[in-house]
Amino acid sequence: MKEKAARPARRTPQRLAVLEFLEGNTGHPAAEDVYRALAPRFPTLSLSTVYNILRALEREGRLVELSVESGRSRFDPGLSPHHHLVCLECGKIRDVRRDFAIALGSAEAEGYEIVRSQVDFFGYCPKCRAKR
Amino acid sequence: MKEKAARPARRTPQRLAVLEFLEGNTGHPAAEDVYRALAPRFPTLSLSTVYNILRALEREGRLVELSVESGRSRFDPGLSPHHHLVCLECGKIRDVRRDFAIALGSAEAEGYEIVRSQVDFFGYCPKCRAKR
DNA sequence: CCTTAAATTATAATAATTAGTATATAGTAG
DNA sequence: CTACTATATACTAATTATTATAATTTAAGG
Repeated sequence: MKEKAARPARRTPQRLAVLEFLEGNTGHPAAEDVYRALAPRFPTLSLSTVYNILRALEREGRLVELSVESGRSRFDPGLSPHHHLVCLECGKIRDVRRDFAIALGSAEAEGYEIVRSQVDFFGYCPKCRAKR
Repeated sequence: MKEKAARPARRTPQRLAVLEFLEGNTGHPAAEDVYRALAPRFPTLSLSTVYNILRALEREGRLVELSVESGRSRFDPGLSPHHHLVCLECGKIRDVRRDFAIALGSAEAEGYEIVRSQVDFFGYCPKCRAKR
């Protein structure tokens, strides 16, 4: 019998464009940012398509959704593991590349299957510190 | 000269009720949850009051806003420092009480004044694992 | 009590995201 | 190369969370 074909992830221009835009992008763009960046080249592109694509890429494990800002999601191609430094005032995020070697013992994990961990540092960026 | 009176944080019934509800609450409720929990006892309570109170408590440092779920914020009375175990499927959050002793060197901090750090572990809870 | 600043409420506005649906197209079998 | 089919896109409208506004009420202090 024929194996059920493992859906091959269709390669559409929009999808490729989103991937290309995210490639190496450390700006942690929100869906709207992705949309605005690509709209000139794809006049018919719609915001909900961007959302679809981002969700699809997330399911494929090619990016990570950051919910570090209240109200909207930012997306991170997160190829290599890294952590974040978040400004509580303006929301700016900087990457922190360092391995903290944190892990939970199986008792602490309470039966969860852990996929990844993430350290976020919250504080005030130099610019916002100056304004106080 | 007279010191500017440091506003005494008015003790209203609504505020006390929210505090009482959050006291020792590890359920990480969203604003709506707080509202629904108190509505029976406070028929005139409005959702925007809940938001006001939550934001006020946050400014006072009595709770922390978690942006771990996309779309809405959860609130955590976070009295003692702890971390989170988040189910990617159902969004359930469990507390992890352990000190990971993570800190950034001043070079890594890039001028940020760091206020707190937070480790989030993402994965699948036992219930959601069973469904796969 | 009386005053007053602050909190609450109701309502409306905004912003982010999701849903529904008709059309288009990538991947693939023939 | 052509047709087929599932999936992706695009348009629109709906939902959901949150914030803003303005009018009313109320806690706290004199």
